[in-house]
Amino acid sequence: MNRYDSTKSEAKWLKIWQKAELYKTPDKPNSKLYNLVMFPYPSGNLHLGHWYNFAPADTLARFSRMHGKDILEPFGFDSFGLPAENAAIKRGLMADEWIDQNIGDMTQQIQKLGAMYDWDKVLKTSDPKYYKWTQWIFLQLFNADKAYQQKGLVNWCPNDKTVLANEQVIKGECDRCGAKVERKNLEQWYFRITDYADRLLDDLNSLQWPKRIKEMQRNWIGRSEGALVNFAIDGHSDKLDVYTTRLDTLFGVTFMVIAPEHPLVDVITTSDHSVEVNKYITDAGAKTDIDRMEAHDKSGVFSGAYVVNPATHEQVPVWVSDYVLMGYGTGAIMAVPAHDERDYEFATKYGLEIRQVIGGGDTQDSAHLLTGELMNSGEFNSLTSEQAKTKITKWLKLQGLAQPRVQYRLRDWLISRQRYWGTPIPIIHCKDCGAVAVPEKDLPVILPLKQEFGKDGRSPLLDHPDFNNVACPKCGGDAHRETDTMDTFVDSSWYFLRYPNPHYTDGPFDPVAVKQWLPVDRYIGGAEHAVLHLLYSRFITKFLFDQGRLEFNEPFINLINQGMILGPDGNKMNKSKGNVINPDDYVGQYGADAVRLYLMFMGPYDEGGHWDPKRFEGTHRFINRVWELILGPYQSDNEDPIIEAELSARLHKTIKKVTEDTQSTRFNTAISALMKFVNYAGPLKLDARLSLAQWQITTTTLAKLLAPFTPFLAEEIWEQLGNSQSVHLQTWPQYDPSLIQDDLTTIVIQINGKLKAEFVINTQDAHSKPKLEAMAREQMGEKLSSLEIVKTIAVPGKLVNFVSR
RNA sequence: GGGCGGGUGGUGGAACUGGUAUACACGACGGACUUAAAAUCCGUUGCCUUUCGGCUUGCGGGUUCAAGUCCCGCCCCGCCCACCA
Repeated sequence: MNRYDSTKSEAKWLKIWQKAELYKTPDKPNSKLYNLVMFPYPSGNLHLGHWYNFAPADTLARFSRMHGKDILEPFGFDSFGLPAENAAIKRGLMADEWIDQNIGDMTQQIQKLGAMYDWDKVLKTSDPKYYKWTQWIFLQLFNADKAYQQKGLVNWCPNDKTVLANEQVIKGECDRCGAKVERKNLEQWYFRITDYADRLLDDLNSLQWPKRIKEMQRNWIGRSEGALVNFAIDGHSDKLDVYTTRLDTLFGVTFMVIAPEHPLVDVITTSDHSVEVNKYITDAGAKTDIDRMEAHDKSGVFSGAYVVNPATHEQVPVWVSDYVLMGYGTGAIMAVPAHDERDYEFATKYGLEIRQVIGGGDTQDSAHLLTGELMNSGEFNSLTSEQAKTKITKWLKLQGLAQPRVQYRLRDWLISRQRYWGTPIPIIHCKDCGAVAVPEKDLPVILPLKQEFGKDGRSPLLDHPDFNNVACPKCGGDAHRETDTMDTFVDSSWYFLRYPNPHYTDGPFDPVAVKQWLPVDRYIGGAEHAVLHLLYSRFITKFLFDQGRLEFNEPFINLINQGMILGPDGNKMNKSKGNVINPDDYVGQYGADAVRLYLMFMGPYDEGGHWDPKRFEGTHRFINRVWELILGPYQSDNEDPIIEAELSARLHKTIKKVTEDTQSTRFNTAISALMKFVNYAGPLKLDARLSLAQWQITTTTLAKLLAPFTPFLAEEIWEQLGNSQSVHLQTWPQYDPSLIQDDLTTIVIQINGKLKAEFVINTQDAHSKPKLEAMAREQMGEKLSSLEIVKTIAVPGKLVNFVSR
């Protein structure tokens, strides 16, 4: 017998499967299951991380298929975005050529995995047939007043030369290139995702998602309940509004702080302070966000203005400081140094009063942050913080000085980008009519493919007269197109709706096919999209639901997060560290099945791990051992029903374990159960005591159990066993509970909880405590008589514990 | 600072509702086969101890007949968020 030749076998089955259309999506699913992975960016080469996402996802799809599910398992490319544009600038190529080349290369690579992807359903977001509908969705938002243009402070990446959404700024740095993000005052396009904040928050409860992802979204949405309070500014008609969640500390307000960008700064600053204040504002404006964060020391200047504390009627000074953020709340705060760390630090530095109004702690060395009983608060003294919050809000409300308010950290989604390679925003700017939607019949607004980049990567769209100069759709007058393109996260916020029928031309998605397949039953991908793609997709789905276009308002019912796959040195794979593993090297030598199996065997799927080439050998050996076991020489001349029964019991236990573990994505233990069984069956087979019938049941069952984990190997074995129909069309084996019952049970004997001995008993007797105790006493014999036994505990089916003094 | 995970042999990791800790795999060591090596196969492998035996799930307490698992207090690591009022 030859050894298993993965290269030959995998190439052979890829051809046969394709020809037989084995993985074609059923047209009319009875019991549907939409099994989806997050589509990749076509960067040019497939990464081991992609495999770690795709391979186990495909195993789950195969597993479900064998359970009778009709599967939709599509694949595609998120093909707009900066790398293509940068490659085009650098190499003088066309962006779309670069993309198509990469898609070709990656498709070849990904096909080797042998996943059940239906290649008739491939889509790419940079295809005009696709982005036509991204534009169409934009227009629906625009018409519903959920897309709008506004001038304001935005995050600007000086390296990528574009604005970024808040979600794309990580610790003050550009998510993509790591450059320090600057603040600019620009007119940009936004989607009103904040209108959906409550629903995005509440509906998380209904989703079967990992806890940590839900928590991340909750934190990102950042709902808080408090009140808006109006402070009268001394000598002005304007009020200074602040947002607070601690109205119970109102009597402790000893100063106010407003952000340098606050519009009232100019109004209230007194002439004797204007020089200082202006200088401070200029300095703050020059700082990047990250500079501001790194300046541990708080700084600020007094504006010269005072407001009146409505509780104490005292005048409190207004300071200007950049520790107050313009983007959250009202851009101004009431400072309570006794009970807020930041205010405490500021007050200490500038010698401002610290007045304690909550008991149960002191404010000698630091702020007292806990809630408690009020003090120094007039008629509200001795109320608890909770009671006081309600009462003080009510009291101020009666005077027209406060309203309860819910505040979110989530901001509207900034979707315009000053880049070329993206979906054009379908808007025409007319000097008379303003921003006008491109009529639906004129979609798509085609992105010109012939590009000449200007100096410094200036977008070709800006210098493209044919694209730029158009007639206003409303008045016919001279107008120009919007030259910004959309954030690529808009492209990916709805792609899963198009997969069921990506060739549909009458709308973004085929309503019939969507009804058949959506929502996504199982979505598998990395945690890096927790507040990006996953939040945006939920928002777009809810919007389309509200528009009556969808019958569900959550796109992904069940989310599975894989962990991160690291290099052999335990670090994140990185070209500069030289620890990048190219899956092709291993696939070529050992086969796709071996790589797939190792990735799943390595450890818990949600924890990831590092690629260890040595350990990888183990799964490769296992594949060879399976081949040898099933197809190696077999003979039987001494059949033994007892041995056969034992084999049968082991087999059914293995079915149970593999089934349950795979269902709950514990692939590593499922595979270890398979290994254990193969280790057990190997020597047994050579014993020659198994009938051919029994052995055939074993081998066919094992081939089926292996099918989702090693699809090529299982198919090859299946054929060698004489079957003509694919193993992947077989039904998953069922275990027989009666066969799993053992006749004998091992009972452990403990003395004071420590293992001393064990004995074997008939299973039906193992549940009788007296019998267990008697057997244990007999077994221990004299050893017990020397001890003073004060208590005996018998646990049915488990153990007997003698407690001695 | 906040949130969420973790801490088990030389290594990756098993252990169901408290009930035989270290499954499975890697590595290491010994052996078989071979002129030799690779591959393969067999055996040993938590630690201490010559034996008897004792000890062991980050540390310290507690509950229990029995704790990796439950409770209290600490230490350490990873990820995410972070001047959010």
